[in-house]
Amino acid sequence: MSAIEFRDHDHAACMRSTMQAAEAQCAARGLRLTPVRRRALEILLAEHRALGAYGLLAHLSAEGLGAQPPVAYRALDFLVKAGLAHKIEALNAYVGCVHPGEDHAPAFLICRSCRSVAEAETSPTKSRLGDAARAAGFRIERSVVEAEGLCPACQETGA
Amino acid sequence: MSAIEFRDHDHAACMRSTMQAAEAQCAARGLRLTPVRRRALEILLAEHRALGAYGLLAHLSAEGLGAQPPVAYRALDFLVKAGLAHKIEALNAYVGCVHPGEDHAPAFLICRSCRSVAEAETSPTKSRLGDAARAAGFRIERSVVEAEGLCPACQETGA
DNA sequence: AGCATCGTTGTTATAACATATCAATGCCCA
DNA sequence: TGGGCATTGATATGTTATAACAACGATGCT
Repeated sequence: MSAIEFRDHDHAACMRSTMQAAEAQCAARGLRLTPVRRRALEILLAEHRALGAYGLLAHLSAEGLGAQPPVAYRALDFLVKAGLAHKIEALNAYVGCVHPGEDHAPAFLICRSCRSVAEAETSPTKSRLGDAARAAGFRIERSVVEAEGLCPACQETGA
Repeated sequence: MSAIEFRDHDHAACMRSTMQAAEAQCAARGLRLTPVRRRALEILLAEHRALGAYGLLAHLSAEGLGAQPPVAYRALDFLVKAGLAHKIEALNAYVGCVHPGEDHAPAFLICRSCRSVAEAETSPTKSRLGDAARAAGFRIERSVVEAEGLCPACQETGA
């Protein structure tokens, strides 16, 4: 629960529309959003913050959807590859993507206290890192941009 | 071995000068660069690419400097906190810092093939992510900026 | 319908990364 | 010379992730 994109919003509506977008994506691209994968995405979106693979697994297994690590990791691999979820490298954890479909190079603001995550866009090629890469002849394939700190809510509560 | 900052350079001289800088840093700040810590830093610098904690441990234990994981993790903690090494979150691995002393917000170019790492500077507050953070009222404490791809050498060899 | 194919799921086992805890040592300084 | 504190040694365990293979199931072809 807690702050999504660090502001209040209609959680249920947000989840519904994101799930619809995810289904549309999968349909359009011939990907199979199977029950486990679908439920995994719902769990991530409902949580709306970084959740570890084993945390996800706990939810899934409580619902009889598989009890072993590979179940969770496979679902996460699928979702990440499909652009429906992202891995937060700094936490070894995962978040559902709130605007799937866009071809992203996402950047994240991660609250170290409540683990809520906000997603922004980057353009790796335009940054100073992009300049450095060009100068060095380095070809960027994937970028990880994550900022850790305190979200507004946790700043207030002095966490 | 292999590409440092993706170009040839005098490895031995580079290591020597970096070690001197590290010692100066520690002396100036009252930090103790003990044998294990010193050797750990030398190993990271000699490697000049991302090395896992257990990879470092293998080197250390081969030299009789401790055989258990905490040895490596403690040395790494010290080096990272002192700004003498950095953790590459995308690889769960570590690199020696080639220009210690500067108060950094480092960014990395990481070759997925040879794991060599080049270090650049960022200014988190100036990026688009910084804009997003300000807009959201988020307070950034630490940033992780990593780009994975292929270094010039590995592009040539078709890796 | 029969059946080949391929992606997905179930399951076991293990690899890789990381930390908690407590005892022992050694350094600094009053 | 002894108290305090950082460091090291050692055992155990926790957490994250993947390899490998068998079984299932949907799809498409004839």
